[in-house]
Amino acid sequence: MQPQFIGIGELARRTGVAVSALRFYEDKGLLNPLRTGGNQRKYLRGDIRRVSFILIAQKLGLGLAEIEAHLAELPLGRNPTLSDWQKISRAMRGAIDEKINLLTRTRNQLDQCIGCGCLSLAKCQLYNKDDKLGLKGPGPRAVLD
Amino acid sequence: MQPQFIGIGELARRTGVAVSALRFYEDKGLLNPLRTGGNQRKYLRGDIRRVSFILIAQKLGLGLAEIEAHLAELPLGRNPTLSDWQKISRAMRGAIDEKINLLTRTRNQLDQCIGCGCLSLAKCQLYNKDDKLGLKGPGPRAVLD
DNA sequence: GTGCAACCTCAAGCTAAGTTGAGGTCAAGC
DNA sequence: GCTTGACCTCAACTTAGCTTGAGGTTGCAC
Repeated sequence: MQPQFIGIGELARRTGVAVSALRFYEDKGLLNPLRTGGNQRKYLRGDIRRVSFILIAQKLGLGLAEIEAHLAELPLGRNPTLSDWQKISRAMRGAIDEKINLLTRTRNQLDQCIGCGCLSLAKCQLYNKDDKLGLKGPGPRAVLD
Repeated sequence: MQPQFIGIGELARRTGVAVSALRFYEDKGLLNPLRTGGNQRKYLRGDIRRVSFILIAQKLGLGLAEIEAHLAELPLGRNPTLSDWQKISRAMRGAIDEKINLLTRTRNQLDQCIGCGCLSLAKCQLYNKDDKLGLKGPGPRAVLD
């Protein structure tokens, strides 16, 4: 049972991610395909799952750098097992929970603001430190840091 | 009781937003200060609230263009009243609710994935169309469109 | 009347996450 | 052995949301 490699085109088709994006991910250290004698990328079938993880994590608002940090925890020598993936997925569940909590808190505060109509920097809870929404995700610099 | 104008520096101090950012918002049509004879910007005190709104809406993941659309609903002639602001805030509450719902759905799906360890494009619900997380907010192009 | 901070404009730069294009190579079928 | 499509690299462009810098003006205090 050989490794079963796939080319970049097939990985793109299987994941729905553009070829250019796959190369970009490699640049960023998220993927590490082997090369053939003719310098063409050869991916392991497990890389499909890796790309899947990238997509999910992005949907949760993680930047590629953070995602890379998560992926770096996968074993280097052997293929990641089911339980490796589960560990990492559970970490993400924590991230979602946190995000939901922050949004819920913000909603409550907004409700208060709607009540008093304030939207005032002096009084409004929405501006107080403790609620820095972790919504930044990918994208430009911080706003309320 | 005159209008009580403030300069860009004071608006920056009062809102915590950089002077350069305030000028940038003006470029984008989010602010419309008057000018003195010497061409310096003069803001109405109500603009503090306007900037506050921008900050909150950004935290909720809205892009400047969307925010501008909301702000455009404020009355042009008169100063916005408390109820103007309430109307607009309530719209935002809807946006938060939606975001929380999407995250909650995603969490449930992730739970299933953790259960089966799949993370597989073929089987995983996380890839199905209906869950496109509206998390994009400000930032680069879409991922799973 | 001069000095200084705060203001002005306009152009260029930055980051994230990619895409697009030019110009060239590889591999497989006929 | 040649054509075709998939692949390669590298540089430049894109959008959002700003910041930084150069070079010049305003306005207030002394």
